[in-house]
Amino acid sequence: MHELTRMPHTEGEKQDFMKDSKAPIAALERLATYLRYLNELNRDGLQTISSSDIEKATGVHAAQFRKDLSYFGEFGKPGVGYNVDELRGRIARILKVDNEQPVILIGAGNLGSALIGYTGLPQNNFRIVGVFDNDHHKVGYKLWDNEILDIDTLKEHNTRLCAKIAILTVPSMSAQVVVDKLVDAGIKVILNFAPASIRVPDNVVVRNVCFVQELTVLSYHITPHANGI
Amino acid sequence: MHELTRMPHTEGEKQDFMKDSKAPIAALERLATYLRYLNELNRDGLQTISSSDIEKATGVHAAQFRKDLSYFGEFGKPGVGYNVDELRGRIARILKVDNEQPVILIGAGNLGSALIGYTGLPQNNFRIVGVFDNDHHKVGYKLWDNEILDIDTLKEHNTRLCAKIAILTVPSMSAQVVVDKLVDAGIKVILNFAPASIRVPDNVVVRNVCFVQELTVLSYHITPHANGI
DNA sequence: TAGATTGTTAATCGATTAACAATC
DNA sequence: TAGATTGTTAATCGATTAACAATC
Repeated sequence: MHELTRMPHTEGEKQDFMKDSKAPIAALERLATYLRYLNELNRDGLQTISSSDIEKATGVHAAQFRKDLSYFGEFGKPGVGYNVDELRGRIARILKVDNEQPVILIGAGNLGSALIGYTGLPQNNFRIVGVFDNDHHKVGYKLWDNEILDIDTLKEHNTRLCAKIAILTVPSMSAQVVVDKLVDAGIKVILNFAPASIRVPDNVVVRNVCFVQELTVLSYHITPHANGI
Repeated sequence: MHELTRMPHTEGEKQDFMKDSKAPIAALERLATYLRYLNELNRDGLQTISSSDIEKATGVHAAQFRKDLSYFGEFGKPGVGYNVDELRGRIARILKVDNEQPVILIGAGNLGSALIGYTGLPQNNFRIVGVFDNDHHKVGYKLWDNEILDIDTLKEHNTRLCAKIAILTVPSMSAQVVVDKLVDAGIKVILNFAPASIRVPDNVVVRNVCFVQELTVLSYHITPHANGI
């Protein structure tokens, strides 16, 4: 039962070309942060970068950066630093975003529609290759460029689409039913926007995004009588 | 410079009615989880609940649950458990979601529009009281029930609205400019959907939601040759 | 060579889990 | 009273930071 963002839901998969000794989830999140920064940086044509440059740019401690990389091998030259292009490429490869990843989206509501139209996804090698819904009133219509397909044709379609990643933007009530269908169709990881705990087999990974929870944690941080507008 | 979801960006505020001894952010996230469960539970008219019941329902270790509560006082009766209503009320009060919280949203694009229409917000005491944009083509139009207002009238409007919470759904490029205006208008906490690092004063708290980062971490977890569709 | 910066080991810090006396 | 369950202290675990030998 892999669950909740911060829970230790790592798998034990091995990669021949890397050490991959149980990097913590927090390290992976930071790798994604480094990658985003390196992608921005690329335009400037900078050649090398040091761990303390990374610290300045991202706020992550230089030692932390080097430690995070160390889970996956050696990346830099002592006394010199890291080659920007190489580093970017290798981090992308570790995170498997070096090639385009097919993604399916389930739930063609407001949020689903917004995500389909979000340009940040294709810009980062995530391509939405299929949109599904269980509402027969929606099936057949187009959302942006995607025809909305019947959720019950998911397994069939995915033999062709080969998506391993699913984005789930259905109401909480239907979440578990849909998840079971996703798993059955060969989906390996799920980004869940429904504020519901969903159960999946051990070889499937879930990350939950919950707007209300984010706002609630923020709400806590409002100072008691901060009325000085 | 309070930043990034997992960084220690807690303030040192004190509450007269509670201990408030530096609860970790992770504990606050779990409190929000408990609250969600307790809200669901309420309908069943259950009177008391034990920490091990919580463990069964949420997956959070019973000792962890008790520890999380202990940051804020005593909540249960030894040998008996916790009164559901009381527990719900007190957690809601700690997280300041016991009363309706006014929220403003900046950026009336696809995502902003989806969030405005999301029923989960009002259901959890977050009320969107103002929608702003810097695109003059959008200003004046209505989004759901909200007239889109000019971002430059934000400070003026917020003397009336008194929102402390802002949701930021503008493009990355404009994020920092808008954030400065938010801070100037008295906003204390920001839920940032732009994939950009934003700088705020020490008394303002930011949480970042980044879809691409979530997908990237998931992408990592795809097993190398998991082709068994 | 001298200066810089890596990768890694050790030290520190913080968070989670276990254990148990207190108490309903 | 006996059984159950709390709140808290102590033990464990894991992650972050510091330090430094290796090396470019």
